[in-house]
Order: sequence, then C-alpha cells, then structure tokens
Amino acid sequence: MMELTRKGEYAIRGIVYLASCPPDQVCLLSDIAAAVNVPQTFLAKIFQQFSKIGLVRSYRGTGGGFMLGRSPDKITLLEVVEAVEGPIVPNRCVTGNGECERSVTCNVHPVWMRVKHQICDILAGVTLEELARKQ
Amino acid sequence: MMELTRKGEYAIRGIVYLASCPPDQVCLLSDIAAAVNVPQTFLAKIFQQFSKIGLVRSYRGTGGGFMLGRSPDKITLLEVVEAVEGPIVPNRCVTGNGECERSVTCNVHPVWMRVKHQICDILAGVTLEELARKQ
DNA sequence: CCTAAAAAGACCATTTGTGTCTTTTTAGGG
DNA sequence: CCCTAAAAAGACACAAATGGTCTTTTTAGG
Repeated sequence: MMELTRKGEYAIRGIVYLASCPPDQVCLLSDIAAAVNVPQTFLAKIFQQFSKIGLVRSYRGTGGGFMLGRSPDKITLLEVVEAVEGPIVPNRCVTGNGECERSVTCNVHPVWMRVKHQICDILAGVTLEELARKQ
Repeated sequence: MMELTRKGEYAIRGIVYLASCPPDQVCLLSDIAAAVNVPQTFLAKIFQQFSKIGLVRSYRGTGGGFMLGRSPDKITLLEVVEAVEGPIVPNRCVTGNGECERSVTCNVHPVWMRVKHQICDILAGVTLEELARKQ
C-alpha cells in the first residue's frame, strides 16, 4: 500500500532529469523520455499537467521542448508528487471534506494525521536540486 | 495518494470493535458489521484473512463468531494495515525484489526509505488497546 | 509555406477495488 | 441423528483507476 503509481515514478524521473540539465536549456521531450526510460506519449501528458501549474515551462514548434519552471532548489519533491498524484491523504478521514462522521470519536484519526504530516515533512524537505546532484 | 482502501478502513473499524469487547466474548459477524457500519459479506472476507494469520479467532456453527486472536495491547495498527493492504511500500524501488536497476544511483531512493520507516514507526507504535479505549 | 514540436482530446485494455451470491463445512442443541 | 445457526470458500459482477496509444490541432522558426 501507500504506493506511488507509474505515473508518479515517471514524473519524478522526468523532472529530475530536467533539473540536472543546465539552466535555460530547452530539452526535447523525446530526449528526456529516452534518457529516463519512460514512454514518450505518457510523459507528454504528465508534463502538460506540470506546465499548467508552472512546474515546467513548455515551448512549442521547432526548437521547442521543456525546461523547469523555477530554479531546482525552489521545487520540492512534495510539490511534484502532489501535482501528479494529488494531495497526500492516507485516509478519507483526514481529507477534511466532512466525509467522516466518526472523526470526533475516532481514535485512529489522529494517527493518520501524524502519518500525513510526517510524509509531507520529509517530501517537502527534499528539493530537485538535491535529487539531481551527482553523487 | 497514499490512501487506505475501503477494505483497509473496514478492517480497522471491525477489529477495533472486537478490541473494545470484553475479552473472551465471541462476537457475531452480523453484530460487528452493523455496529461499525460495514457490509457484512465484505467484512466476512476480511476477517477470514485475519483468521488465517491468527489476528482473530473464528468459531463456526451455533454460537459462533469472532474474537481477537491476541490481547489488544499485543496487536499493532501496523500489523492490521499490512495484513489487509500488504506491506508499506511507498515506491517500487524499496520493495527490495531487485526491480529497480536505478537504485544505486537514484537519489530519490533514500527518501522513500525514510518515508517508509516513518510510517511503519508511527503505525507500529499504536495498539488496538489504545484505539479501542474510550476517550 | 513547411516542418518540428508540444497541446488536446478521444480511445482502449488491464488491473484493482468493492462488493454479492451460492454452496459447503462446522458445531451445538434437542 | 437431525436441524439450525454460523463461518469458510469460491465464483461472479460491476465500476473505477491505471497505464497507456493514436489522431488531430496549434504554435513557432526558418
């Protein structure tokens, strides 16, 4: 359980690759897809989403491609993951949209809150710059 | 993402209810299902699984039903969740079955390891006894 | 214009989730 | 020894999510 989907994996691979490129270099989708071993059309979908929220910038036409929307040390892993997988919500109880009438008396509720916050803290503490840095 | 399924939710509700019953009381499946508001046939499936690994004990025939397999302070939330949802694995990389040829060079890998351990630590620190305790 | 590239949207197959239904086994009580 | 109440087991079914592909459209450079 608690598993990232392929989409999530591919997204991370793709955007980390972008982060590892020289700043201001426009990368071809086909190059990125080949480099990180992800189906190109699938990665296209993912990057289109990212582009809408400014995580990456896209350029159309000849010489087009993708680059990061911001400097890699300003993008956290949490942002990337949530952009592609939706918010980190271990349990329906903690979504906060009133779905759970048991939340008042439910002892499990605070446990999931702790889980959620721990995950978010960890992911928010990692930037693309760190992930792209060569070992 | 990272979301518990209904099955997981139902399982927790059901087994926490069992934990809140007097020890050695055999509970009717129909009573449990009604009390925690879960489809009876679905809960049956879940408890059958639990019974196989000793998390609950089942009794057939007249006067049959379910009770906890062990004292509630000896059962952790982690056990319950993993029994029903499978192991806590945020990423295929950390499953350890050699699927990820990138793990050596992958900077994301250790992050998911941290996530995994944090979740397990939290869930392992909570027992059914605590969850069943009235506030 | 022509070409290269991303954007957008339709489409589709497979898997997973969320159950139900039926039949079988087991156990207790009269 | 039946009868009944209960769980076990297994087949079935439908919906949603996952993991893509394909085609058409838009955009930009030369």
